[in-house]
Amino acid sequence: MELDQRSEQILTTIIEQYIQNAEPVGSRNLAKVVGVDLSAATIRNVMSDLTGLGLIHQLHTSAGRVPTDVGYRYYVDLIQKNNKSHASYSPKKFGDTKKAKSIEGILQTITEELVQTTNCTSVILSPQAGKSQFKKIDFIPLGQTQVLVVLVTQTGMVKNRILNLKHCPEPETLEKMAKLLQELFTKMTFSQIQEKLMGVLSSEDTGLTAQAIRLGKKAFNLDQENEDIYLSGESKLCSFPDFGLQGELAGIFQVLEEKSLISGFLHQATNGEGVQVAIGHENSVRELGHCSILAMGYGNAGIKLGSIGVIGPTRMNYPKVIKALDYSSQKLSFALSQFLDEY
Amino acid sequence: MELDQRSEQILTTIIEQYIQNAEPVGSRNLAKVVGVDLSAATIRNVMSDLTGLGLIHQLHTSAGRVPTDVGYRYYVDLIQKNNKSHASYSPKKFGDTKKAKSIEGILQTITEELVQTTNCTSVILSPQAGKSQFKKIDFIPLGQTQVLVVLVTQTGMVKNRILNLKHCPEPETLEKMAKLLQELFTKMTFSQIQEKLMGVLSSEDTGLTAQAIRLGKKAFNLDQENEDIYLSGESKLCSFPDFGLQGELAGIFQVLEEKSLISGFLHQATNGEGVQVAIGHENSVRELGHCSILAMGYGNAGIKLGSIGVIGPTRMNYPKVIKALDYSSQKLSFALSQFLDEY
DNA sequence: TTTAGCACTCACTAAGACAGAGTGCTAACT
DNA sequence: AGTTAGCACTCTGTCTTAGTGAGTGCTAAA
Repeated sequence: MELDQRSEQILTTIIEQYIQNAEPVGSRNLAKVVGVDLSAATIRNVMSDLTGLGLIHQLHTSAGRVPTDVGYRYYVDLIQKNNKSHASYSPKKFGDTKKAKSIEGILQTITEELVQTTNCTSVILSPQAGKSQFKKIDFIPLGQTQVLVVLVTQTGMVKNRILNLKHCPEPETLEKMAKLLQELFTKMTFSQIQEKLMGVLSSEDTGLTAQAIRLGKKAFNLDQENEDIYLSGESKLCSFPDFGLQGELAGIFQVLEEKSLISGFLHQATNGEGVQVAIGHENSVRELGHCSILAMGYGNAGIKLGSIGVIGPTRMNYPKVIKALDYSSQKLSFALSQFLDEY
Repeated sequence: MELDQRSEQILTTIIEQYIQNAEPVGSRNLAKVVGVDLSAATIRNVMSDLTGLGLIHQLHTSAGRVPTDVGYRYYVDLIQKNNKSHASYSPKKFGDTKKAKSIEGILQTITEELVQTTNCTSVILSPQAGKSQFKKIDFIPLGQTQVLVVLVTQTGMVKNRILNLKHCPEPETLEKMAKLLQELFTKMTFSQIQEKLMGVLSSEDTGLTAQAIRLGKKAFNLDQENEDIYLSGESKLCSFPDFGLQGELAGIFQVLEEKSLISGFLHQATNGEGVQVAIGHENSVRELGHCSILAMGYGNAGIKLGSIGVIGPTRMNYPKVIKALDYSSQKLSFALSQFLDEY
């Protein structure tokens, strides 16, 4: 859909006014806004056209116009088209990200910052183990039948899991096996490792290598199920008048608790280019019909590790949020790479 | 404060009616409730007394009565007095808690269950490392200047932290140091270990023991700051009509995000006996003026590890919640001990 | 001590009137 | 042909008024 420049300007002005005041905007008020030098009557004509195109609609005959999801979509596409001159922030701007002691700390700081600047709830898909590179494995015997597996990624994430075995090998054997797996898989991603391990048939061979591979199969089997999705700034969602009615908020929170429902979008954002946006009913979940989710991947140059996003009412300040997300994503990527460099 | 039996019955009936219907209860309706065989007029007299005592109050001259925080307090104390015949659940009732793979899994399952039965938000202070017993330490060298410390507690919790050193000792040295610390501290709680380590002066001695102790000081220094408090079922809070007005919900969520504000209460519950209750403005935080928090400690016979609680509107079903908490706490304690036994 | 009766208070609701904002249409203007 | 001014119309929100119902407190009788 293509609009002439004037219609486009009026549409964006309507949207921006509505975002600001949360009230339907009428032709007369619109005429008063600086930058719109047309009479109310002319504006009415244009508005009528826009309504016909489904970009805005009115609640009652004598009410002002409100943007539809389609309208927002047009608006956001416009922003992103004009925004192509992608701003790359110089590391200096990020301040001292060095202090961070852990990945979790970095994630938390950055999401809190994002919440603060966007005034929305923020969400993060934390670095996906599957996508990150293997750095180190270690086995710690805990008893007769249990071994603690410690996996470290190149990005400094540590994963623990306890394995139940029929019989726990000797410490020396464990150490040898760890070394073996280490040499075999260094710098590969966990997904690659899993694939490779799947390929090897499980023999009954009792040789050290065979034994190591059998153990490796268990150890590297990261459960995809419970993905690490964290929310922060939930309180922000409560402040918007947009979700006033009858437990709509409750529905939204239910969806957010059931994290699997937004995980799809976050994964898509991880792999996609730039900021991904889902507006209102574009969301696959009905409960989020009045929400928009924006997310953007982060990670080192080549490998995208996860994504960071923002959830708020459809009536949110898109330009601001998109900028903030872009910034946060770059900052996060930088902080992670710096964290990595220290190794 | 002591009430005669009739006043007490009327008070509890008022409270129970109010909890059920969320509407002020008047004398006439109260007279109709089964179990109250008095005329409305008599009830009015009693209500007048109760109002005088500050146990109930009325919003307007011609409105029914609503319990005050003091009234709820009386009610809850009564419940807990009658409840002294503390129910101990037989392990069989808990079903198969064996399947759980991790402590986190156990916590999550049980809190979700608690959310479901109480219809409130639930909160958990996860097993406090400081209070649990040390089982195993291991050092994994990550590079020239970094060592990953892995700490395992008797309860099966695993803690990781990365230490930055001027120079990372040789793997063999690290192993020896781990063995040394292991022997020194096995079965002590982390708090005890920290205390003990504090007592030892840091000498410049380059002997293995001295070196191990220096490393130990860093390794065992669990940061108390970021305590592990997890919420679940936040959506439940959104459904109550009790927090209708102007961002009260937002305030509550802000408090819950700033977990430190409820941590005090949870610690108190950890150490206290039975279910601890904070009603309405008894809470130290103003934002929770219309909320009640209930919590109860859990842990092995001797050692209390943490606490599990429930947050909801002041107008909540106390008897039900108290029972549910008692049950959940016992179930959790059992599941944890079982998890531990497997070692 | 309990109860019935009565007068009074006050919130909530419905109905009507009115103001305000907004629209669409038509005719005049550039 | 595009733009603007004017006008009639629609509809919501608010204000007022009146009426209803629930609830109370007080008094007097049982």
